Amino acid sequence: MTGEDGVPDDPLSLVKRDLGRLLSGVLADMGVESPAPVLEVPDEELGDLSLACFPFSPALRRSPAEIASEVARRVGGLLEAARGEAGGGEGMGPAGVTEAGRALALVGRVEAVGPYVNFFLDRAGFSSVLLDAIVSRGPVFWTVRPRGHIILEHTSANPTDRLHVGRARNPIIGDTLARAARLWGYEVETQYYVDDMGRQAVTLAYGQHLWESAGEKERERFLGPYQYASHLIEADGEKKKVLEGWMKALERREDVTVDGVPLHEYVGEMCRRVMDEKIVPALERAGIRVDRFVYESSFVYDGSVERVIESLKGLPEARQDDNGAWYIDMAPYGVRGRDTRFFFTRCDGTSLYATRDIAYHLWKMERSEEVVDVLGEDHRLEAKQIEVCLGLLGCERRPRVVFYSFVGLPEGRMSTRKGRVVYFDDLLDEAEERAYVEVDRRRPELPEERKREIARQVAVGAVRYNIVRVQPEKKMVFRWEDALNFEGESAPFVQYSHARALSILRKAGEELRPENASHTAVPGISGTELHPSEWGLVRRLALFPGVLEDVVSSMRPHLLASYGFSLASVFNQFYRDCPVLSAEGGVREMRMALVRASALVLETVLETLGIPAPEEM
RNA sequence: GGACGCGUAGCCUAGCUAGGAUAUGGCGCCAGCCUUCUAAGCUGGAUGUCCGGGGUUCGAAUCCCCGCGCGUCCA
Repeated sequence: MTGEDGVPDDPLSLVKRDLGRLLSGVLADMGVESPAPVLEVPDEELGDLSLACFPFSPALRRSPAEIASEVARRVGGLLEAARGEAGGGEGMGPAGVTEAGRALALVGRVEAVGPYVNFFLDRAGFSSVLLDAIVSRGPVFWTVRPRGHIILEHTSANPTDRLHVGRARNPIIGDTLARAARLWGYEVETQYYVDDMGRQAVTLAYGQHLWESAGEKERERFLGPYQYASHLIEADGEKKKVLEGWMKALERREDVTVDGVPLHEYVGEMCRRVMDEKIVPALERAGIRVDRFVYESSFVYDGSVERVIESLKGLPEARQDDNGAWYIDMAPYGVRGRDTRFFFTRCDGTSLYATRDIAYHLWKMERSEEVVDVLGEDHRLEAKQIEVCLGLLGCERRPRVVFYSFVGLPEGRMSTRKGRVVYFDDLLDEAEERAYVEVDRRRPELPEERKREIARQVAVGAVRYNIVRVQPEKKMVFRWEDALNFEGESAPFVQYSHARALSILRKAGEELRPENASHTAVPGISGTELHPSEWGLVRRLALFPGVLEDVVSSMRPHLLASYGFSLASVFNQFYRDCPVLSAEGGVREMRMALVRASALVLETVLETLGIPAPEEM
């Protein structure tokens, strides 16, 4: 059940909610109506939740330290009362905490330290409630509520050739966000916008046309039709004119045929072929499935681009250049530069890329409650232009845009033309080979097929993790040694912890699949039995819902990567300090629950990052 | 020229939207830990003008202003 204020009902959120209300009351009694108290999660040795009292100092005209001690004193008394009502917090299941105020029984101790009020959870009581929630409800140990429909566009790379590592950042960010949003309750449709009308698409098609009649020697010199055409156009003015002719014909929808096929069909077919043969397979290898491919030309052929142009022309802001091209001056909307005009038609009246993108965005807006775009930083201006135009056209909503910076190579920007490029599928190949060497070294006894499978899982994980772990807007320099790092802050580190957890469950004779597991109640835990490493792990597990919410609401996928790493890290410490199988009685049961809960959450985090979670490695 | 983004130890990076307790981790480096659930692991150590300078504040990596560097864009 989700709280009436929309707060998820996982144990930590409930404690925060109830403690927050209690604090508001206490502060009101002391004479503070605002600001509202903000509870933070501090460093572990300081406490489990804390309140900084600086903000209340001006209203009360007392020092923060004085306020902190008074708050601590008052709250301490109230908590004692709450504990009494809850019967000492023993034997309370998740349902018990859901009732308003009951979660307060899980707060064990309050302490003022200088200007801070630090709260310590009742470790045994909280652990028991949390583990019971995870083991009985699964890794999604809060009530998911439907949050609406999102169309999330990602990748949308020009269909000219294989994806290179620079562009690969896009699908990895986009797919992770899509998975996270789904877990948080959104219905998500991912879309890839295929530019089959632009210069690159026409160049590709023209290249294919020439390729058919090219000699053996010619073909050997070039990577493919696109590179072949690019080269010829640069060298041969006549060919360049032909290409320009094709582009005009395509935009004006003229009745032209190539090799007996209408031009737009020919170009579309070439794009589709590149998508099917080069781009989709690479995405699939990395665990990325796109729900829908939307072809740019469809908005031209269904007339919606024309309608956008007519609407824009009708705006009081629309102007016409001497040559006949239409534009809107973006200067009033904060655009600065050499030329602040946004042209939405050429001089011959045909549309431009951004014009068609406006039609696409209107289409997306009609079909969803939220639109998210993952775009390269080169699209910043265009995104701004689209946003302004959507507003002028009376559309109230705006796309949520996640920009990412390019991935460079140590020797400079990636450039297909200069041959300075690393392809995404080559990276996956290389990662797989390296991973195989590692698997073979550690687990020589495994069957060949199994070793290959684990190597594939490790490789995909390592590549995805390495890219998603960095904040999208930061530029990255691609280095093989980082991309293929299997130690420290990396996917294999997290996968390894997960495999260790499963290994314990396996040896204990438990079913690995959570749906088959016996849901034995988590035994009551007495305070003295909790090892600091056990508590560290419980505390980290409890943070998961908050992290997921943060990832989705702020569209920052890297937070999930660092959470996964931190969870794996505390699990490894627990693994070192607390033997599970050799423990006895209630301690063993509690540790088994902790292992199971960790395995479930680690698996879920990995899955949300699109990283496979092998059962052994 | 202008706008936007980024700048945190030798390298990479968290924290910045909502300013607070000794700035988070990783790689690399140094010293240790496998008769006990997988050492892709764990423990300890060394390493910082948080790009520079002003300002606001009791308090600034975080907010504001001015610079510098890198990146991206301006039919």
